[in-house]
Amino acid sequence: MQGVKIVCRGWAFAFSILPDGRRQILSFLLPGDFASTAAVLNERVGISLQALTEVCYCDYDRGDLIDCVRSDSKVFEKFSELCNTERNEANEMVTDLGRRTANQRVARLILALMARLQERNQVRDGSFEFPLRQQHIADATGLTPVHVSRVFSAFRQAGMLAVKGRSLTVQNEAELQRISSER
Amino acid sequence: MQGVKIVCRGWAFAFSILPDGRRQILSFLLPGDFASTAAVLNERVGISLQALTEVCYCDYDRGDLIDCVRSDSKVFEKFSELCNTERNEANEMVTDLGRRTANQRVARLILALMARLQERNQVRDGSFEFPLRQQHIADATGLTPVHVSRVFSAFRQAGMLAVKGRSLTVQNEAELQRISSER
DNA sequence: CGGAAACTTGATCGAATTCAAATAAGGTGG
DNA sequence: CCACCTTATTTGAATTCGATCAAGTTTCCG
Repeated sequence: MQGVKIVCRGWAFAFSILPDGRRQILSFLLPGDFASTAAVLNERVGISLQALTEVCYCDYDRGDLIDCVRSDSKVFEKFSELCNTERNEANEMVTDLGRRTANQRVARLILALMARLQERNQVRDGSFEFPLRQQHIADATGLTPVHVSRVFSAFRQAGMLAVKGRSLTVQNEAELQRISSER
Repeated sequence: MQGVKIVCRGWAFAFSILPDGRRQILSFLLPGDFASTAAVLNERVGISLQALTEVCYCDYDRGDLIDCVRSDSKVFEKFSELCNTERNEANEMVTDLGRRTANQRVARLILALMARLQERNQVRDGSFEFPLRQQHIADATGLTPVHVSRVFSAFRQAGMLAVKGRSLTVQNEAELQRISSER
């Protein structure tokens, strides 16, 4: 029987795949994330997972986790919080894809990832590990890789961010924020 | 303290609102639906609810529900299933908005609603109550009302569906299915 | 050094938006 | 039941954002 996985180190992502082979990335998994909270509650999930970097994960027995969640109210509370966060992220994603421009989607993705890494103390002077290829960004934002390249070029040229190897530096967070939330 | 609501009769929808006032509909609530399972787990949810028709709902105490979910393993199982369904729907929505055309999004929305109503035995010969304005469809599919009108016109003209008053009839489900899943 | 994958850039195309106006549908008070 | 008013829907024309197509470049590695 399949257990529930929690990422300890490295990046991964969850995605769904379309009949024609294109894919939609549903979420990125950073160290400490459940490989979907849904996996705890239900054995079968209709999505696929893929590693972005070398990943180290822990594998727990689903039954044990459920017992743990049900018996300890502190754990239940924490787990609920986690579900809620995931849910909010999904809602944010729907709103981004439904109602925001390419620039906004890319800006928001970068800021969201930075915020999550910040919580994990993995950002130094606006710089953080960034193992995504532009294809991944395209699949997460519902754009084409070509257009992602153009957006990145524009952001770079405007001095908002810089990419070097597998690391990204946000040079002008305020401006990215502004773009994210302009109407 | 705010309780958890379950729709007994009528339609409602959950949505988020953008700084400029546009909105993104996140889900439709049909009779029997929780007003978001998330509301059970966490008191605060960052989304708004609005009724589409006259709605009748039951209001439960959150603490009671949590106790019930935690103490009874059958209930826990059912609740987990519900969370999972919601989650899958959100994922489907992300995929639709990120990767599918206007025609596909509209076709899929109609089919998804029909399927949910079918489970509730509220479809007769392809016809069912349909209280949505085109604005709602637009807000759910990330389109403009104008474009929704065009898509509907095309579907109607192709004999796939018919709208009369607050009721919709799917006349050619197979064709809608085909459009939904064409590459 | 060579080859493959990733990224960039330009030109063109197309789906959906925007703007604007006309028509239809619904609901209300007389 | 009808005239009137408001809210929805339809339709057309012009525009725009992002996609697609097609070469280049760069980067990364063995």
